[in-house]
This record gives sequence, C-alpha cells and structure tokens, in this order.
Amino acid sequence: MRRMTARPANAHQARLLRLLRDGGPNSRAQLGDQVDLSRSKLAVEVDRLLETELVVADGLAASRGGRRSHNIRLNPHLRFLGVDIGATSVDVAVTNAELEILGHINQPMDVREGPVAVFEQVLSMAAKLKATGLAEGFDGAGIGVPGPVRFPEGIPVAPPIMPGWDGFPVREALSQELGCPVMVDNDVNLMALGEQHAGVARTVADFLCVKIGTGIGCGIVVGGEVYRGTTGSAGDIGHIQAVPDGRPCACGNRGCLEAHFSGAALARDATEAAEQQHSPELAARLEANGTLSAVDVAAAAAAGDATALDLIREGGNRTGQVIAGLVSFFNPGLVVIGGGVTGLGHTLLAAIRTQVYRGSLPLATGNLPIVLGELGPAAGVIGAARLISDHLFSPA
Amino acid sequence: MRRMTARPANAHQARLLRLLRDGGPNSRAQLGDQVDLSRSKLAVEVDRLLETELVVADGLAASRGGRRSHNIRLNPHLRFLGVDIGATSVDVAVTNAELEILGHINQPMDVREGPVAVFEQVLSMAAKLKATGLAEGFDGAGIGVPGPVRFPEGIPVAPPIMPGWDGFPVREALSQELGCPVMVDNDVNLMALGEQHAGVARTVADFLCVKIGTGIGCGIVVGGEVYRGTTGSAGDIGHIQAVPDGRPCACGNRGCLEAHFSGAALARDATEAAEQQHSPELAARLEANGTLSAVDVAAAAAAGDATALDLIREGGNRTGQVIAGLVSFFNPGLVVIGGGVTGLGHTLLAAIRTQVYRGSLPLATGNLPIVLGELGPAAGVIGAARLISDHLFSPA
DNA sequence: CCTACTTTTTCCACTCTCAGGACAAAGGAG
DNA sequence: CTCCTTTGTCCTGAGAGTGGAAAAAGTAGG
Repeated sequence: MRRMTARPANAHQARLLRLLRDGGPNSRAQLGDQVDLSRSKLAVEVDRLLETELVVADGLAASRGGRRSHNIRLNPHLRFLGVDIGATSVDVAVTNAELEILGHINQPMDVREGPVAVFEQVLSMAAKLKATGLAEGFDGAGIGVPGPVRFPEGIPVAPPIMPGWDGFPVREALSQELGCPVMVDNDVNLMALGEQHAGVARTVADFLCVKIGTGIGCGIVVGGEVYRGTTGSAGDIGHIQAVPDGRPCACGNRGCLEAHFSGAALARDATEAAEQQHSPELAARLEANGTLSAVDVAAAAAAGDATALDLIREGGNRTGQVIAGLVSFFNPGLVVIGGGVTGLGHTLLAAIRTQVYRGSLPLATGNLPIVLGELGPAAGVIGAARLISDHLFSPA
Repeated sequence: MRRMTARPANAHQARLLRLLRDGGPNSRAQLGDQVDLSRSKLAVEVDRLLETELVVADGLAASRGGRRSHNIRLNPHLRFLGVDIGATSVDVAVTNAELEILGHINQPMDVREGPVAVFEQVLSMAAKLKATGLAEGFDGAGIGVPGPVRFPEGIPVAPPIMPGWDGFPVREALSQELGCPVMVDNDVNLMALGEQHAGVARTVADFLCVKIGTGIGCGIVVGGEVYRGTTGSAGDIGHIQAVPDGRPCACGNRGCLEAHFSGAALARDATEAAEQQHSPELAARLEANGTLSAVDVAAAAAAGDATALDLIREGGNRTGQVIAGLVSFFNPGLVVIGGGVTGLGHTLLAAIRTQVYRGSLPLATGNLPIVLGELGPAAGVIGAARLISDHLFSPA
C-alpha cells in the first residue's frame, strides 16, 4: 500500500481525526453531536477527509430512531510505530490509527552502545514486525529516549546515562531511515501520554506520572498537554535531594533520590543484603542467578522476606517524601506510579501514599488518587504512537 | 463619567486591546504591523472599538516617512482597582487601562479579622483614592488574598491563615459593592502576574515567583499563563519539608520550610537571639521597639551583625534547597524572589543561588537567572489589575 | 515652490466560510 | 400503510476577510 502523506487542512479536520482516533469508528451523525458545526459544514469536511483517504466509509450505523447514518473510521491501513528506548531494553510496537497495539516486541539492549547501534536494532525489530504482515510501512513513528530532549528538533541534550547521544539528530536520522515523519521525546513524557490516552489518566487534565525504572523521572501534564520545561529537562526528579548528606550519586551530589531508590539502587542494596547474609531469600536468588534485580526483590518480598520488604518500604518512603513536595507545589489531580518497579506493587504504593498524605496539606491531598499505571510496558509505546499521531492529526 | 461596560466582540478586538494595554498608545499603522490582518479588516475592527469607547483617537503619530498615521489609545478614563490583601496589611491601588499605578496606599490590617471587616477597610481605602480625583469609578477590580482560591468562582477554600474566609463569596460580594466586574486570586499568583507584566519576567514563558512574606508561596507560570492546580492550591511550598524532624509547624507536621524561614519565623528567631544576648544589634532594636521583624534583621545585617547575617544565610540555604528541587522538577526559565523579605537583599539571594546551582543539574541551571522582583509592593496590585484586565479584554 | 516618492487610509469588488432552512431519503412504530 | 423521527443534501444569504486601486497626507530634494 502507498503510505498516507495527507494532513488535515484545518482545525475542524484535525478535531474530527482525533475524535475518530480516541473514540473509534463513529457515524457522521454522532460526530456532528460532538463538534459544534452545522450539518452542511460537517459534511463538507468529512467528504474532504474521505478524499485524502485518511478516513474511510465503514457501512451503516445502527438506527437511532430514524434513518440510519453512515459510519466513518480512520483508514484501517494506517500504521504507527512506537519505540521506547530504555536504559537496558527497547520496546517496539505497531499500532493502527486508533493507537491499538497490533504487535509488540521487547529486547534487551544497552543504550550506552550509542545511537547507531541502537537504531540498527530498532530498525531490525521494526522489520520483524513488518514481516509478520502487521504493516507494510509506517505513516509515522514516535521515539522515546531515557534523557532530556530538545523537543522541537528531536535531539537529546546532555543526557546523563546516554553517552554518545548528545546532539545526535535522532528525529532527522530516523525520519530518513523509516521514510516517515518522526517525533522524539523523553520516555517519561511518553509514559504520561500513554496513561493519558489509554490508561488511568484519561479524564484528568493535570497530573504527574512518576516512572521508577533504572532511574527516576516524572512526566508532567498541564491542561492535558505535556509540559517539558525551558530546556526539556522538566520532571528530572531523580536528582532532587531526598536524604541530607546521603549516598554519593553519579551526578556529583549526595543524597539524590535516584541514589537511594531506583532499579539500580535497589539491585545494589539487595546484593549487599544478600552478601551480608541478612536475607536468605535474596542470598538464594543471588546464588541461583549470579545477579539481583528489582524483580528478585519483588519476588522475595512476595515470599515474605523481611529485608526485601524493608528495602521496598524504605525506598517508597524516600520517594513518597519527594512526591509529597511535588504535590504541594503542583497540586495535581492524580499521581501515577509506573516503570519497572511496579512489580513491587502494593507495598511500594502504600509507603508512597503514607508519606504523601502525611506530608502535604489536606487541600492538595483531599481527593488525590495515587495509583499504579495500568498499561505496564505498553504505556511507553502507546505514548509514542500518541505523540506522532498528535503531530500528524494537527493542521499542516 | 459613565463606566465602560463594553467587552471586545471577537478575538481580534481583544488582541488589539491587549496590544494597547501592554504597548501604550499606538498608531493604526503600527497596530497593523503587529496583528496579521488586512488593512481594511483592521480599520473595521478599530472603528468598532472606537464606537464602544473602550479606545479613543489620540491625535496624529509621527511620520514614518510618508503620511502621518492616527494614534489610538485605550480610553484614558478607564480605571482598574488593584487590591492585595496580605496577612498583616492591605495594598490598594488605582491604575489606568495601561496598568500604570496612579495612586497607591498601604495600611496595616489583620486578615484574621474576617472578610467583612477587611472589605470595609478596602472600600474605605478605595473611596479615599477616589476622593483624590484619580477615579470617578472603577471599571474592574482584581483582588489578591493570602490563601488558596477556587478561581472560577473567586472563593477562598480552606485558607490556613484566614479563619472566617473559607467559602466566603469574595468575588460576588465585592462585585456588588463596587458595581464592577471582579476577579479574585491568590496573592502569590498576582505577584507573578505583576512581575510578568511590568517586572523582571516580561519575556519569559515559564517561570517561578517565590514570595517570602509572613508565609512562603510560589507562583507558577506555564506558557505565559498562571497555573493554579486542580484545587487552586498549586505553589503552596511553605509546607514542603525542608528539615527532617525539624521544628513543629502550625500545619501539624515538622520541618516545614515556613517554620524555618519566613517573615514570622525570622522575627521569632531574631527575638530569641536578642533575648539570649547573642546579638547586641538585635537586642538594641528589640529594646527600642519592643518587637522585631524582618526589617530589623535586614538593618542589623546591613550593620554587619553576624547573628543577623547567619539567620539570613541559614534561611536562604533552606529556601534554596527547596527551590533546587522545584527547579529540577519544573525547569523554569527564571526564578523571581519577592515579598517582604526582599529587604534582606543580596545575602539572601546569594544563599539561595548557591543552593540551587549546587543542587540541580547543569542542564536546568545552566542559563537560569535567579533574581529579586523589581516591583516590590507594587507587584501585587499591578498583578491584580492585570488579572481583571485580562478578563475584561477577552471576547465576551 | 514644485516634483517625485512614501506611507497611510479609504473604498470597493470579489472570494470564502459557514449557518440554517427546505427538502429528500431512509428508517421505526403503530 | 401512515405518521413521525432521523439523516443527508442542496441552496441561499449573511458576514468575514483579502487585495487592488486610488485618494489623502506626508517627506525629501531640487
């Protein structure tokens, strides 16, 4: 199939495309109920969209008491590529225009190998997805990287854990390789977008999305839009001081949240506990695998291991204290916790909640849900698809 | 004079009114350069504005090499009232439509006396300004109160330091009394608006405005708009924990920033130091006045008193640590420090800067100015006038 | 003082958008 | 089969807006 290249010609068309993306196939009459346009105007715009082939007719809708309306849907051949590059692994997924995941693969990968090696792997993963027949090509791609991005240009800037990526023109390079429009953003922002589109944050205008993985970051959504800050580093909460004169951190300071709790810190603490024989459960797992990760701590905790539970509670408390400050400052309508450590589950969530509800004023916490993300590893790739679709479904 | 009641009929007119407000009198031709409208369209809209009497003709402009253009300005009879209710005093000012202060008075006043008593005083202060001939009436009023506000309705919600104000319909009541449109907001947000309009933040889209007065609060501006949070309590940073297991705070927690540094905390610390004879300078001032305030500490510091300087540095360090966290999170383009303690001047600023530049990552601090507000006590009332003018200069 | 050139303003014809009514088409309920 | 509802199409008219032409009001230079 020939790839779509059309873009909506005006705000009305963009609005209709987003309605169809978020609400699925819809009848012309239903669309009319949702946009404030006269029937004639709506008919004109829909006809123009049909001409671009961005949307297609899709049979007749059920009657609402009178003449049946014609259904409209986004072209079912449209395909978006969602790429979520983490510190230690890559997720690649294909979605349709409604951002439903049609295929999703994950592979281990060290981001420190640099952009060239990583993109080679990403492209081969995309090719693999294509080979299964899910897609013949891509109409757009969203890319998430674990560091700050100068958003308009799609270029990482001074990323601490991504040596070799600084200034690399990710957007342009991938756009060339894939032959389609590309947008690049921080992985945490994409997780927030994903949870907003298809997860727990669907109805909330202002929320925070805290991602605890190898590091810790926070997506900030203001009025339904991701806030990126002046230099694209907003949400970089991993280096907020959580413990005065605490552990040294790679950034040169002491007591950073990330040094005390994150996937990496947890693994190190667990290993230490195992080696010092404080935890038979963890020691056994270290013996078996030769290494420990957050997953092992989660398993040990599930088995009732006191040391593992303590580690989680301790980390949750630290994280909760920092989040409490952010809640006082930002007064969000929702806090989402996500990332690799969601496996730590309720123990972690309880510790965070305790600290936030205790450390912020009632007006800010009174009706503040603090919940785990519900999309898991899919949040990033859905957010990536959402990013590029927002771009493509806006007036040219 | 009959009060203006007209509102711009469309976005173009609103745009023009704001240009005239922010740029002062302007020729039709200059306006044409700034808005993207054809000459004919512009002429039509300007003529309609002239009909509403919101703007008036103002002679001929200087020639730019050809025929001289006609000047246009906002009606010079328009008057806005700016009211900034603090914890211990009230500022009331009259501005013209360009938000220039024509008259400004300040009176001590305890906000705890409740809305009825406070508004009685505000109205009498407004009457006093009227009596000087500065205004014959008001076309709109902006009100700042020292606590969270449910913005759309203009009603304080659960304000910690304003017993008796919770749920009081400030906007409606004052609108009745003054006979003009009224908007109500948190005093810190208005200070941010003021510095944005006429102060240091004129060209910055995203910035923080930290007000250190009786308490501590922070105005948040995102994309040029004040961000108020889900329940109107965004920016309430006074109760972020600054010192683990620190001093008890009125809110019930320990170690809140406000308990360690604010106008009130500083006065208490200074009194204690004076009583314990740690500081002859402060002791002398306590002897003379019977009480100490931030002003005395500033004076003592200026005289070289080591204890006073230590108090300021210590407080600046605490504040700086909290701001460092906020900078990491929010990545602003500017941080403004304002409020009653600006008298502490460079010592305070230096301590804050040190902590922020040390405690946040270079990407966030690299090009981050941290400065004192340049409007002083006028920031609040200018912000208040700006608030109501933004409301009135938007399409009906 | 006169001429040539600029800038500003007005006027006008023309295009486009869009709303809303009339009407036709298609279906449901009795 | 009739009456009513809903949906889609067609048409007309109001209003927004553009851009060119020309008039009005200057400046600059001889």
